[in-house]
Order: sequence, then C-alpha cells, then structure tokens
Amino acid sequence: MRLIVARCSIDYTGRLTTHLPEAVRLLMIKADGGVAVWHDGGSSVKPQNWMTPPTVIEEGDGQIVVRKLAGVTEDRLEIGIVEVLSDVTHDMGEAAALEKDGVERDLQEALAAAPAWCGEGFRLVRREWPTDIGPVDLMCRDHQDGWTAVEIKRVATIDAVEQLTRYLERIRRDPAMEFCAGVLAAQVIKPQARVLAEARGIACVEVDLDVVRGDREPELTLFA
Amino acid sequence: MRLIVARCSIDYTGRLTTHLPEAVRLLMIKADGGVAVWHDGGSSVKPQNWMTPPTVIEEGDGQIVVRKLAGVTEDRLEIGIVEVLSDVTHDMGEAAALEKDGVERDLQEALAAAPAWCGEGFRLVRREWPTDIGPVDLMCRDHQDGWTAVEIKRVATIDAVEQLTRYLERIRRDPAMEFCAGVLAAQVIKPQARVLAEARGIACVEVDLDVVRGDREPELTLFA
DNA sequence: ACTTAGATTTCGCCG
DNA sequence: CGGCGAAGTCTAAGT
Repeated sequence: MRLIVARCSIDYTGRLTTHLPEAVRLLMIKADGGVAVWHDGGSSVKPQNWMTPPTVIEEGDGQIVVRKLAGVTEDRLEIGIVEVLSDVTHDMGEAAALEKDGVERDLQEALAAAPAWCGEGFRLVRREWPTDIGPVDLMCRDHQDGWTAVEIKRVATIDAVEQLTRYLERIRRDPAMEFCAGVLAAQVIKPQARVLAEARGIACVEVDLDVVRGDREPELTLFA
Repeated sequence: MRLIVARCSIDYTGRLTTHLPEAVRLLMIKADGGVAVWHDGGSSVKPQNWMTPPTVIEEGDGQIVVRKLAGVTEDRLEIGIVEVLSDVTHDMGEAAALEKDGVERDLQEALAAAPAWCGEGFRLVRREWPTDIGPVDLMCRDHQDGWTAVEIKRVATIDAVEQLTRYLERIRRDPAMEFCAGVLAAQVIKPQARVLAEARGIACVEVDLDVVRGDREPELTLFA
C-alpha cells in the first residue's frame, strides 16, 4: 500500500462529476489498483474521492490520473499534485478476513432455534420457506396451530412491511394457508413501519439477539 | 491526521461483534477522533473496522482502545499492537467540500425544465407536489390534459414502483385526480421494476441527464 | 454474468 | 434530535 500526503486538487468524471479544490490530502493507493482520497475533516468511513479496481494509474508531470473502463465510457480521477509532503510504500502481506457476528443471518438462526420470541407458543415449521417471489425467513405454527410467516430484520423499515405483505399475498393463494398470519421481528422497528404493519394486521416484535440466545436476561419492560 | 502502520489484531463490539486476526494494517486516526482500519486487500472504500467521532482513545501497553458511548451500551474497538512499522502525523489544514453534479436532484431539475422527456406533450404543474405521505417529484399534465405524477430516480428498482404506487393511491383519493396516471423516469430502470410498473399501469421512461439538458444528442434508438 | 438483499450501510435534508 | 430517502452506495450470495 502506497501512502502519499500531498497538496492537490482533484476532478472526477464518471457516474457523476465532482471537483475538490486544492488542499492537503492523503492518497491511499492499494496494490490491486484501488485508490482513495482522504482529508482530515469529514467522514471517517467514506473517502472524498475513490476508484475501485481494476484501474490504470498514470503518473507524471505533476499529475496522477486514475482511469477505469465503465461500459462505453471511462471513469477518470485526475489528481493535480502541487506539493508532495510524504510518499511511502508498505507491504501488508496477505489479506485477513473480517469475522462478524450479529448480522441479520445470526438473528434468523437464533430465532429459528427459539421461535417463541416471535409469538406465544410458536413452533418452527421451516426456515427460508419458499414462495415464488423468494423465501420467507421463518414459517411457524402459533399456539392455535395457525400458520404464521415471520420476516426478520436487524432494523425494520416500511420496506420490510411491504416485503412481508407481498409474501403473505402469495402464501394466502394456497387455500390451506388462506389465513396465514404475519409477524415482523427485528432488533429495531421504526415507528412508521410499526404503524403500517399494524394497519395491515401484521404483528411487531422487537427482539434482542443476546436475549434470544439466552446470553442475557430479558429486560423487565418486556411484555409490560 | 495520524497514520500508523502496525502488525495488530482487532476486536470490535458494538452493534455487532467482529474479530480481525493479526496482520499488518494501516490505522488512520483523524483529528476529530474518527478511526479507520485498512488492509491492502479488500474494499477501497470501506475500512475493515472503524469508529466515528466522538470517541475516547486510550493508548498504551501495546494496545489502543477506542471507545464511544452508544446509548446505554458502549462501542469498543480494541487494537492489540504487536509491532509498529511507522507512526506519522500530518497537519492537513481546513476542510474543502466536495462539489457534486449529476445526482438525482440534478436529474429532477433537468426534467422539470424539459418535462416532455417524461411523456408526449407533458407540461409541468409543479415540482415536489405535496401528498400526506411526502412530495411527488413532478406533477404534470399530459397531451390530453390528464394529470400525471412522475417519480424520478437515478436507478429505479422495485422500491421506486412501490413508492409511486403509494403516492398514486393517495392522490387518486381526490375526485378531481381520480384518473391520475403515473410515470417512472430514471437513468436506469431495473427489469423487475419495469415488469411491476407495467403490471400496475405505470409507464417507464429511461432518460439521459446530458440529453435532457440538451448537452448531448439523443441516441437514434430512442422511440425506435 | 446478472440480480437481489443486507449493511456497524453512511450521509444529508427536513421536521 | 429523529425519521426518511439517496448513494459514484459497496458487497456477498444466489440463480
């Protein structure tokens, strides 16, 4: 990885066009051709400009040009170098993957193992119940043996309600599942999603991953 | 901005938990307390780990700990330093904002100035036509003087169709606009969005920003 | 190869 | 400050 600290101005043309006036910035150039431009202010996560590989990098004449074929046209990042303050290269060796726990998939697994958190007396029939427009996260039977489709999100927005509504519409075409109910289970449910869901007769359940796993005691406020 | 290149392992706990095994990485520490962790492989745009300000950074004993209050709990980034290969700080001065052109807003402006690109004989009634669930991008009259609501996207997915459908449902509650038509205008319309739109009687128009502005000649394939 | 859905999405605007 | 929509979203998985 090459790290250049330089006073520079930058123009990008591609899916849109942008301009950055002259300032001191960090240019991060990766071994695979990826380029990112950073400034001390602003976002810690998103560069001011960037280009993902594969790229062609041309350097010289007080300028670095990063080019990339994007369909018919060309994406282009033109970096006008006024003054180089530092220019170092570090060998970082092989990649090391990030191991994650706590994403939506993990919540689905935990709820599949303990479906009663989705509703009283719920028993799992199957995960990833297939419909012709995609799989429903969980299909359960409730305490009265009724069918219930469960949609799981980490954060549930109005889109999640629309998605579950589409699934229910397909599922209920089967006469045997004509009265299939719907439950939206999420770590966070946005207020508008809750309003729309309840207007459509869809139940909402907020769940905590650690509690579902049994790693943490439920708050006393639950079911209060 | 402080740039540390070090062999390190990293654990994050917060909205989820992650682990990174020992490897050489770049630690980018901004003046505002923002921290990002980079490796030579992988994304050019997203760090392996990060924490946005405000943070508290504690350093010492072969370890850097970045902490942040996140509601009741605490987000924590623990960086175990095995070997420091480089540690430099650069003053980058004041911020310099990015100027953009070509985002959705610009497409809306261009189509408002030339609504005929949305449909034959279209005349603009107003931009940001208000409904009780938010504003419709454009409200037009078509060549037969009928009302038409236009939803504009840079890339139109199935969500855009759902959004316009919700708007039309509200608009048509007004008896005077009972037959209001819908048009989805975008630089790119995804196939599934087109299918759903046409099933709902919503017209689809693909537009090019430069053409709408008159900066580029239309392709011969238009209207072919 | 293309499409879809998730993301510690992040970011910006507007109430 | 919270909610909502856009993003050069990016990225991984499934078809």
